[in-house]
Amino acid sequence: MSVTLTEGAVEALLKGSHMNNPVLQMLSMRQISNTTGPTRFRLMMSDGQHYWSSFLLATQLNKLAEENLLLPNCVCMLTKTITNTLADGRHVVVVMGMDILQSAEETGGKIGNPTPFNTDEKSSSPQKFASSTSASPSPPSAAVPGPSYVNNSTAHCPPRGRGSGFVGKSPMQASPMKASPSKFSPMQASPMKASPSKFSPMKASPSKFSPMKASPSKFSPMKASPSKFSPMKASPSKFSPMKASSSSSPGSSAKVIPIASLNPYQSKWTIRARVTNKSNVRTWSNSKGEGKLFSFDIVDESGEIKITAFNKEVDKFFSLVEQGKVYYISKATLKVANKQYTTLKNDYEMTLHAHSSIVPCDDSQDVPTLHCDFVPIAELENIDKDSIIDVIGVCKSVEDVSRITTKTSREVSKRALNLIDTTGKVVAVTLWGEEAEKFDGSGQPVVAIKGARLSDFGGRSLSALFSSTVMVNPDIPEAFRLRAWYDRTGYALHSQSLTETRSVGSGAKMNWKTLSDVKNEHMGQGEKADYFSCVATVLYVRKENCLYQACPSADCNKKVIDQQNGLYRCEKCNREFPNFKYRLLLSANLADFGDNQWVTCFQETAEVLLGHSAETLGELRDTDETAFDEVFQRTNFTEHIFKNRVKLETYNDESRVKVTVMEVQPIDHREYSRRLLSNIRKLSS
DNA sequence: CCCCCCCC
Repeated sequence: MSVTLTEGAVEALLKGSHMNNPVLQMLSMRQISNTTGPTRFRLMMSDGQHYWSSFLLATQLNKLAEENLLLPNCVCMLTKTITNTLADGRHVVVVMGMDILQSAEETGGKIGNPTPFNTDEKSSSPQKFASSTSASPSPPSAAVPGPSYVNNSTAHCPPRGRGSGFVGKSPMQASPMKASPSKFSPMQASPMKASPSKFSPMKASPSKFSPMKASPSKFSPMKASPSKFSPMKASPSKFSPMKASSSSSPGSSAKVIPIASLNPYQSKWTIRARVTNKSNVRTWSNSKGEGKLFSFDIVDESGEIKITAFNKEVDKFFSLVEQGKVYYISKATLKVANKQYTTLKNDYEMTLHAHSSIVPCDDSQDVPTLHCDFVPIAELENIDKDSIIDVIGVCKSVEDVSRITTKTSREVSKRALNLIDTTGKVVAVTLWGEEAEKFDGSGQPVVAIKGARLSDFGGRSLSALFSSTVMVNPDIPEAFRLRAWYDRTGYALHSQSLTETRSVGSGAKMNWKTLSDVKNEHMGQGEKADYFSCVATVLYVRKENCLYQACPSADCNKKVIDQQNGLYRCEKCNREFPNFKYRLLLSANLADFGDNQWVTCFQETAEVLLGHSAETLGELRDTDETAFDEVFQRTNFTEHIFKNRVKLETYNDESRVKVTVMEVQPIDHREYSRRLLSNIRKLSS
């Protein structure tokens, strides 16, 4: 087996040029002594031609060294790096991601005969990696200073306004300043390259949220309903030089960089981002001390990050930081995020300190509002419990708010909403606290939730967390699409909820019987009807006479008489109509392991069983008989939970038990297993 | 430096 080192990689990395996963050999490694913080490892890396010793292993990769995987002579692919220039001009390459391609043992020794890289050599090959520097007349980082610019943004940047079409992309690409992409491109800055799925603004194409068209002041301060969003119109390459240079941080010469490129190894930076979620001030008291804090999430075109302020910084920044607004932020401490607690897609989080700066930015139209990856509701069935997901749906119905007491004796308000999307599935989402109290479900709004937690209660349900952002009628394409879909067809859908309601899910009201039980126990032969539930297979659905022409008036389902003159007569309404509606009255033969039974399904249950509306079926029967037949063929041999009414009926001295299906539910195998398990536990305890 | 995320 052979590996090839990437010749020229040492030079390219030192210059900060973009390299696509260069392969280098690690020649030696030493531990840097430091009194505070984690151990640091410094590496000497070779590309076969040159070597250089100022490679610094990011602490999250320390385990590679500590577990003796990273040993002298091993060959590594550097998947994430960032080049920093120290005050004295020396370069340091921080290695933030690497794969060991070949162990030290396998490699056996030094590859090639590398010489120390001589920084003077760079002038001898200006073309080689110079695309990033040769054409750049002035350092793009020399951002236009001063807050005055920011405040005059509208006057200076009219093309960015609404109605200017898709101006974002091409002018930026055509910009002469583009010649120095390496200074700004999030790709170059590297985390994006290594994990595009996490950071790429392109990725979430159906859910790109985007430039705010409204002024931040229109943004609701309540996190439950920042109501102004607008479709993305600018290009994803927000951090082009043009953008960056025109977005200077007031009073700072540090360049505006994308959030995705932030890391603990750079200190001079400014980001420009929108607050998407701001917490209240909270106090804590534990063995380590006590204090107060608040945190907020921010987002820009490249990604998102959580920022926490403690104690004095709470006093300083709490009222300044507002939900939905955009700020320049600089001089905060980056640390590795504790994945246990964070739901944001960033390996790092930020802590404010005494010198941190947060300055409001008024020119914020192009800063996106949120990064969401909406999961279709039907998909939730296939996602693991406890996953944090983004969801959007029409709030089909809503519970009243109620107060509950937690296990720790705290009182809290809760309210459940039922969201439906175009998959036709419904899921219950619980809101808590103030969000539950203030939620207004009137008018069946579209509700989007970023960062809801999936629970397996009732099968599948969702819960809003402190870190969730709940948006009511967000101004985004997904919401418009859902609104249109719901108002046209969705509202009428006989939808199925992933969250089982008490009636089926808990088994509390269920009177489970086999079909032979029903007969043996003479069910339905008393004064009143009996009800039972069964799991059964449809042996046969009778397509003949399953549809009838019914009175078109809303509350009358009486069969009409075709007058053969284009009019239909309803005896009950004593009226003639020019039209009728189709209704279903379906006979089905159900079977379980021991018996079978003819049952009747009326409109609603028949529609669920056949999977089509009566209207569709009527039309199919009249236009496409094959397709009509197929609906019935497909229904045969399907298995469901049937909730039934059974009653003895007598006509002309002849009595027989009639079974009517009241409800058809899919068999939820997850719920079924859960019930089995809980029964087993009860038996064994 | 926190890390609460609840109930049926």
